[in-house]
Amino acid sequence: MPELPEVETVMRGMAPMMEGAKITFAEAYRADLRQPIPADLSARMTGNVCKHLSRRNKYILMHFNDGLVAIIHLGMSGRITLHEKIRDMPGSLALPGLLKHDHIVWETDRGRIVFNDPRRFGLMLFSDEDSIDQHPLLKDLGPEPHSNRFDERYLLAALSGRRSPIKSALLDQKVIAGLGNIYVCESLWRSGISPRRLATNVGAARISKLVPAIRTVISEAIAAGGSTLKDYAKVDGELGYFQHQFSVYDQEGKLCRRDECGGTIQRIVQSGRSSFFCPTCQR
DNA sequence: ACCAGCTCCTGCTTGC
DNA sequence: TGCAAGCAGGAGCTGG
Repeated sequence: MPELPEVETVMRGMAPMMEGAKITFAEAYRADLRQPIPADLSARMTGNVCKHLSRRNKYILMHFNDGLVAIIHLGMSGRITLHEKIRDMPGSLALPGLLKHDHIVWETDRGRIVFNDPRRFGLMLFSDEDSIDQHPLLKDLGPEPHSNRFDERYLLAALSGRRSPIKSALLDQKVIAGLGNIYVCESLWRSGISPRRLATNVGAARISKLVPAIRTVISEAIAAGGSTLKDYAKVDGELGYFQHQFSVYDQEGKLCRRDECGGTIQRIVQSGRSSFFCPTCQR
């Protein structure tokens, strides 16, 4: 599923239940996802108190009182759902059993959190608060779209010399963190840049449109609760609805929405991934 | 040092 | 209706 807006939505949805909650039960029901699930998951998490949650790139970070940090990535199909404990129900939680592809379960005094991932491209690892920035998965990431580090000067420098199409460059999490196929397509449409243009040839004038376009797309998608195509849902099962605001993604054959453009949205394949764009107004 | 392509996995959609 | 091929939001690895 998930690009930055979806992961941010999931993290925000988890926070009210998780922050300040004591883990009373933690169990993995398979040995690995993309990477092995820590064998000491239950030992290190049970009894631990979650201080707060944060997000870096497409990773959700669970910070615990004792300095433990759990890193969660949802891959393509990962989904986290919350199941609130029913009040006045003594003893164990009154909740249904596990569903297919429920891989990790946490329980707190407030309810149950379940990580479900059919395609198993997700991951869950442990790190430490002291060295979290140096974790191999995090240390080389580019800036967050809304951070001060991400501006026109930075992006121009990051793209200069890159001979790959701008589409591919923006998918590189070392250039900018958090974008995936959907929001790259949308950002390029908003800034009038062809996905086929070589990154190094985007130039300052187009960069000055691209940077705010990326910020706006991401903000609007977060405000809409992310985009639901197939797998993605918020932690309460509700769907995101940014997919109704797509200008180009999955809009092949439709009329370009830009005023007075008149072009037709095309789909091409770039490095094995679909790119959607308007050949008339994206140059 | 790039960069395009392949790969992991399941399941939904499409086309014959 | 049934079946197989194609495709999917990610990203690490390989080999050119």
